[in-house]
Amino acid sequence: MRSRGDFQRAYSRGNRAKDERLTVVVCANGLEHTRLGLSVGKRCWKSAVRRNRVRRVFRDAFRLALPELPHGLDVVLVASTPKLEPDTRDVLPALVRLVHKAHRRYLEKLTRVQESSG
RNA sequence: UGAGAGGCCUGGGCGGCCGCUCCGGUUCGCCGGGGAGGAAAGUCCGGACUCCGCGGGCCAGGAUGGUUGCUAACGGCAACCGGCCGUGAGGCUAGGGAAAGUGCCACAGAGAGCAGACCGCCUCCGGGAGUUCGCUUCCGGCGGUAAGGGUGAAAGGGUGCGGUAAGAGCGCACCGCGGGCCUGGUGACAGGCCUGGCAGGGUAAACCCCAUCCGGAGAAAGACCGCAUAGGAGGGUGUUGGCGACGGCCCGCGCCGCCCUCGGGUAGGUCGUUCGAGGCCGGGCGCGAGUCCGGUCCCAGAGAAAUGGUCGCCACCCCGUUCGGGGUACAGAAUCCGGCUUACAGGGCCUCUCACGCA
RNA sequence: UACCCCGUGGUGUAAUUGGCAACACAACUGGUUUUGGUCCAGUCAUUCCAGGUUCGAGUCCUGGCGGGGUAA
Repeated sequence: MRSRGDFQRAYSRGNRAKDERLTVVVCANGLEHTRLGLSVGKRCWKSAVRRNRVRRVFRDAFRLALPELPHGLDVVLVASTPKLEPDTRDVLPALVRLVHKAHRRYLEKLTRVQESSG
């Protein structure tokens, strides 16, 4: 994801799931494929090297998890805790679990909206 | 051998699997190549580049401050000079002007800026006591004195000798200081000779004076393309006006409506964007910072922002000492260069000094 | 990316031209009180750090560190 609007749509309409390491925001994007957004602020690490490390681990976990994820979603990964030192083997299963959890909530919300409107 | 001084470099390596980005090729399957730093950092200076500004003057404001050089430029660097520190190698140094003017120097102290007499020392005068009648001592007074004590960060040259009632640049020698001349040096300055006879302390990172420099904004600069909407409505003001953004003022010049409110639009793309005051090698010149010539190389270019994840072996360090386990600095390009400053595990190299020992 | 501002006890603020770092609250100690409160007395500072100028620096200068803010 590379535009400001994509992120704002995910944050306003999407659903979240989090554990002690990362927060996942999920929202349908209307495309064939699933896209990744990363949000690692200075709140997490002041050092740019440490922030890059967190981003790269998240990015690679997303790459490895992509076959197990639903299609047509925007997935934003946010570093939950300050001073996070992530490991791919921990992040990968957590990422899959949280994405499915948030996606399930998202689908439930959509059906509720359709029932109330219809 | 020990203790130091100065400077420079490096800052993990190899491989497997899965990925990212850019360039080139492509039979569209892929293939080949490049891909973080010495500080990319802090944003403290200086430039390049881009746009804005109409020309000049005056006054502000800011910066720098030994000299000579280097440089595109600098508040940087080099060499040299002076001062202070160190046994030394070396280190530090905003280091112009205090007889252009103004301000300040608390407390202490007698006196702190047209200097000054608290204690002390000394002549003289008056009085008391002692006396071996030479004088000694005490008290008071008019004075002299900056040698000694004391205050202070600082007390109007320093040391010694002479001199004197006691003293004093009062005189002399040396040192310091001021002035003049000569020599050397591009210069800062250094050395020498003569002379004065010692005076107007400190502070300019207090105001200030002098010399030199400085137009403003910054890649979110700016250029082009595309798309969409609008090409407006209302009010106020009227040439003795307004605008020409960006410290103020003045003169000249140019333009003609200008200002306020409402309404409308804008978070797309391409370029700028990486070939440059560029790197490496060799040579010439220069003590050096550097510079010139020749050859050679192309060495990140993203844009919610790539340069990664994981595994194995080796190197180094620590725990342990049989197996094994853990760790490997500071730190991540964003228009680009030249510096400065700050951070940095470990490793390597060169030159020099002092002390001790041996030959 | 460019630029601006601020750092003083635990907290919030003062400090004249450079001359003994002050005040309030909090905390602690002691006293008063049967106890607590009130009140009284006392304690609590590397002025963010390192250099420099000066006789003397919270104040002036230089460099750093930390915090906050502004600009599409």
